[in-house]
Amino acid sequence: MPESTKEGLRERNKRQKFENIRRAAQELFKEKGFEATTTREIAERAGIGTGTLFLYARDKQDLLIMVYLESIEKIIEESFANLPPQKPLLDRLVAIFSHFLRFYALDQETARLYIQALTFQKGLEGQRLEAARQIARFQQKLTTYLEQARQQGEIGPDVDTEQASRNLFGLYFQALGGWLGGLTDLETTINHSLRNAFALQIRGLH
Amino acid sequence: MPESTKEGLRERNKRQKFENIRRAAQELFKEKGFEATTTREIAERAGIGTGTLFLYARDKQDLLIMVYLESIEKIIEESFANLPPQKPLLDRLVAIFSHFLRFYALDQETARLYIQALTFQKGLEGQRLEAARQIARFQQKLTTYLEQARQQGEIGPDVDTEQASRNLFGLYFQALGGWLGGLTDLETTINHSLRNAFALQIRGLH
DNA sequence: TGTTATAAATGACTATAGTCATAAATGATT
DNA sequence: AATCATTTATGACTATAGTCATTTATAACA
Repeated sequence: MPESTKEGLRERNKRQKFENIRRAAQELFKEKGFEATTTREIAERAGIGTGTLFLYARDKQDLLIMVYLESIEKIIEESFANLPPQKPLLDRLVAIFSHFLRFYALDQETARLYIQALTFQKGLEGQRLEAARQIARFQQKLTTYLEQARQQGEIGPDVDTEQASRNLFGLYFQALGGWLGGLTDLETTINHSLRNAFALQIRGLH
Repeated sequence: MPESTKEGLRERNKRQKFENIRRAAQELFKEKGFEATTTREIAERAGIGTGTLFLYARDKQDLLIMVYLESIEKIIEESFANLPPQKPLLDRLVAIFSHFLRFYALDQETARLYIQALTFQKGLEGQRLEAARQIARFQQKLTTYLEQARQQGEIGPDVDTEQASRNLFGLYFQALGGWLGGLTDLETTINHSLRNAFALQIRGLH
């Protein structure tokens, strides 16, 4: 009957279990790596049965996405902070995206598996849906940022900033892929793969 | 001693087995789909033991790449043929890449798994290496094509055509991902996702 | 409070990819 | 032809992700 405790015990329990699972997964992935960790270990550390785990995560990859969601949220915030307004747009765009690369570099191998878990997947359910929304929010922020840059005359008045945001993200993803595949080191990825791609997008082909 | 029969029986046998495996995999993936097909079935149809299969393919995904290699090779050839020279560069670029999308559309679900098998992978061994080389060849062809376009004055004289080729491929891949994820239908992908992305790359942001 | 309905938890079970010690086939050498 | 060395083939085996019929906990209601 009371408003505050509506759906109390079950909801509370579910939230707690979810957080236990998330923490257990996070710890174990850090300790042993994603592939060496079994779903049983995660269930055990979370204090639940093996079957229960899959009520909270669709599959093992979903657990990885669950773990990354929080960190990525922070990176998104940070990536738009402290940008040098006096520097050219190109530098600022590279700076924005380099936050992600530097974060992924803390554990490149797990990052690879995380990106794999996100891309070219069948459905958008569970944690994958959350992650997709997160990316959409980032792209929205980037669009807004480009809009500002347009006010400064750095971008042409008839440019579709939403499309520009998408293009930049696509080019970033390509650079990311090259780096995760081991083709380039981190600094080369940022200062060449990413920068040259962005530079050409800004410049155009004409 | 004779030159022609050097490394005869073993090499011949290996080639034959490889081709048996490739055909068996191709047939079964078509008949039942990739996921529903077990590696045992493939081995059985190829007339070899289960362990032998993995001497020829690193893993199940490798078998899928093996199957696609041939078809993709054809698409690469076709994609540069019969391009309308009088139409704008944008149209011709869209035409080139649309060949791949239309080919993948013959079996979208398997195509998704194929692209997944190619991207963000650990090592570049076995069939994956072949596929990577194939993509590199395509990008080389695209670079050459852009070089021609530059002769026609459609591309600025100081544009790095190799970088342009990379960028276009990155943008194509993004459109491909959106389509494989079920976000857009085929025609929208070609005429909007891909076209708008390319248009903005050509135009630039200034 | 006792009864019923619904939601959540469980772990034995299934399915299958990939490994590996052993065996067979081929080639080289005498 | 006989022996040895190297390459290739094999299928029993292992490991683990995800399912599902059954049980347990919570909520709703009389």
